[in-house]
This record gives sequence, C-alpha cells and structure tokens, in this order.
Amino acid sequence: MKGDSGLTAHQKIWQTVLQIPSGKVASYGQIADLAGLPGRARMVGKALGKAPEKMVLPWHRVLRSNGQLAFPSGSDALQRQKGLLQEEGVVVTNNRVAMKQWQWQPDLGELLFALEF
DNA sequence: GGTGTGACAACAA
DNA sequence: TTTGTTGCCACAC
Repeated sequence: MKGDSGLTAHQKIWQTVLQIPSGKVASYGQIADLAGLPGRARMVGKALGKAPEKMVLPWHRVLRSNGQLAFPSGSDALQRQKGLLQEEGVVVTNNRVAMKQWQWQPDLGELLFALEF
C-alpha cells in the first residue's frame, strides 16, 4: 500500500480546485499545499493540463502566486480564463488579479470535510 | 536510471 | 514593477 487515501495526486488536486468558491482565486502553490502536496506547485499545473475536458473544473480560478495569469499574453487559453473570471466578478487588469482582494481564504474545517467523503 | 521538461515559487537586480 | 536565475519535485522518454 502507498499509505495514501487511495486518491492519486491528480485527483486530490482536482478535488481541492473544486473547493474554490466562485469569485475567488488561488495560487498553484496554495492548491498544492491544501491538497497535501507542499512544494509541488508545478505538479498542479500538470494535473490541470491533464484533466479531461469532460470534467467540470474551475481551473480558471488558479493562477500564479503573484496574481498573474499563467498563460502567455494573447493566448487563447488566457482569453478564456480572463473571461470566465470576469463573469464571476473578478477584475482582471493587464493579465493580473489583485490577490490581496480575491485570494481564496479557505476554512480548513470545511475544506477537510469537503475532501473527506 | 539518467536527462529534460513543466498552466510554479522565491529571490536578486 | 519587470526580467532573469535558481530551487523544487514528480513525470515522460
């Protein structure tokens, strides 16, 4: 046994991302940390990239620690992310978000309960 | 099993 | 604030 709860790292990441409330954002490092994978921010990016499109996943609420979107300026993915965020009331200026204002501050109790299942 | 890669993060100029 | 460098760690080849 791996000693884990049976979920793969990817699945833990997806579950955590699903907890981000509409109108809020989180950083890759934050997601990794909450998912129980400290120091693996890069893996979050990969996990999101590998997520099947069928899956409903608010990947657009995940951005870099400094609030900048993770996609190159002008890319199609960036445009989609920006649009989705603005639909939720998040103001994106110059490919950036004011983390101080919109960064998700999870309640650990509810988070653990949500991930418990 | 070594090498390169990545939707990152922290730090230095 | 922006860009460049370094550290990080799992994954693909």
